[in-house]
Amino acid sequence: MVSGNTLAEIAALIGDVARANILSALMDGRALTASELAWHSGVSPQTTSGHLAKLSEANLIAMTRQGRHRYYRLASPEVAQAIEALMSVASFGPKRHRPLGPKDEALRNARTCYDHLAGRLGIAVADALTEKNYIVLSESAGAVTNEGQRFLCDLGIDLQERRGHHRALCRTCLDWSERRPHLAGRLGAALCARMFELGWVERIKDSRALAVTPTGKSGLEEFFGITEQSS
Amino acid sequence: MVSGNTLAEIAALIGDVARANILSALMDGRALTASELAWHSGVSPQTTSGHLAKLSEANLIAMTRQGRHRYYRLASPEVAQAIEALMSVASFGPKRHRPLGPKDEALRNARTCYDHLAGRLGIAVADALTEKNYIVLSESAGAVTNEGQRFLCDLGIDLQERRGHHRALCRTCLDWSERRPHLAGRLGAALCARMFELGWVERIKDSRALAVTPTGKSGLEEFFGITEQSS
DNA sequence: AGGACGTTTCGGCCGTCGCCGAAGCGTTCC
DNA sequence: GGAACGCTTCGGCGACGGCCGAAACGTCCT
Repeated sequence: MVSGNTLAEIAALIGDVARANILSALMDGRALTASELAWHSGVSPQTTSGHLAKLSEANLIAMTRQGRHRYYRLASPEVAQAIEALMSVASFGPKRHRPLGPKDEALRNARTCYDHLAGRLGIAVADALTEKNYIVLSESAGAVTNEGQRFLCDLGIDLQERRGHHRALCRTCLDWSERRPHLAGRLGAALCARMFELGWVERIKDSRALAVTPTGKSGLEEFFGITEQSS
Repeated sequence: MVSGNTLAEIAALIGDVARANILSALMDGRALTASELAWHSGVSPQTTSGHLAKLSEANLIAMTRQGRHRYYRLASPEVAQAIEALMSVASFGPKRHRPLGPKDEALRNARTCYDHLAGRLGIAVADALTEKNYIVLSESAGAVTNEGQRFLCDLGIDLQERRGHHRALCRTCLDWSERRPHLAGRLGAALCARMFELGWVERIKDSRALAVTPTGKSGLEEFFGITEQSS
């Protein structure tokens, strides 16, 4: 046992169906209790507990106690990024697509990816900001323009760096369903958080999928010029 | 059962020590024969063959026959990115560092990451280009300036898009040893390739590590203002 | 043709790990 | 205090999958 965490060890942790389900469930950035995760994982609470212990041990997830509950969340944006990258690879392949039900359709339409927007909505937002010259996505990268700063400020978005945590302002993240980059980084997180605050989007029960509210619809049209991105 | 299935499958493939060794060996972007990979993987040729079949089946690697040899390579930059992201997560952790030998030190100094430069050299190049305003890395993203275009042209670097393959011009990639972004994308690949052409860097035997040649030393100083980045 | 070499296929062994039932520990509520 | 609840630990079962030896297939060389 020379090295602490090796590539194979980390990948093996993600490479179990139950644990992959757990991590997928945590990909929306929220913290969930052990029981909720047991539900998502598809195995018994005892087994889930074992999985959670292993994931914690390897620092893929972090835990905070709260009364008799234990809340688990992804340990860092890096973990989310690795999982997203794997999902991206996973959805390649010449495999036949499984028939996609309404749930899948909702996911493709709009969802959270760790702490930012993804799916068609995420893409539309990135496109709109680019279109209006608020951000410049030089290929898969991004910077916020001065007009962009103002616009975001008008929207009530604060891009101040959080304590210590050096986190990129504007990253892009390859969308596994759309195969195009959407906005991540502090900007992506702030946009997503603000849309929740404004009541533009709501979580769909038991899912990473999002629903755009009527308020959201008009807001997206007014501020972003996004009319309709649903299927 | 949403996307968890395939996520777990892919991760499980990477999550075996022998296969992880194979993929790591291929991370330098070259194509290797089955026997060479057997050597890297640490298991017998028969077993390696089985692993290679599984990796091919899942489209993580691709194969081309050449005489009685079969050359395997990573199937796509996306695969490389996913592995790099996993490595990044893997090297986190509060675990004690293993004592790093001279080989490890060489890797940290300069190496290839799929098809571009990484390690201290990769970081130094990214820093130098930023310093001289040839590229703008707005946080973790990047664009090439007009002066940059000229500079790269002078160096003999052609950034024309390859056939069909939409690939980002200037991506960044988190360096697992330095914890800072280095240049990836077409730009990173072109820079790396050109340095090989010019004889600035050479591969160290049986390793992803690179050695900077005397020519390279003066070239790096003249064109990039990089004096010494070795330990 | 024969032999060396690179690679794959087959068969069987064995360890690892995921799984659940039962039980234990800590917290909350009545 | 006692009961319900949330979560974890323990023990034992079962199976999936990685491993190698032996052998087959294809290619190249002389």
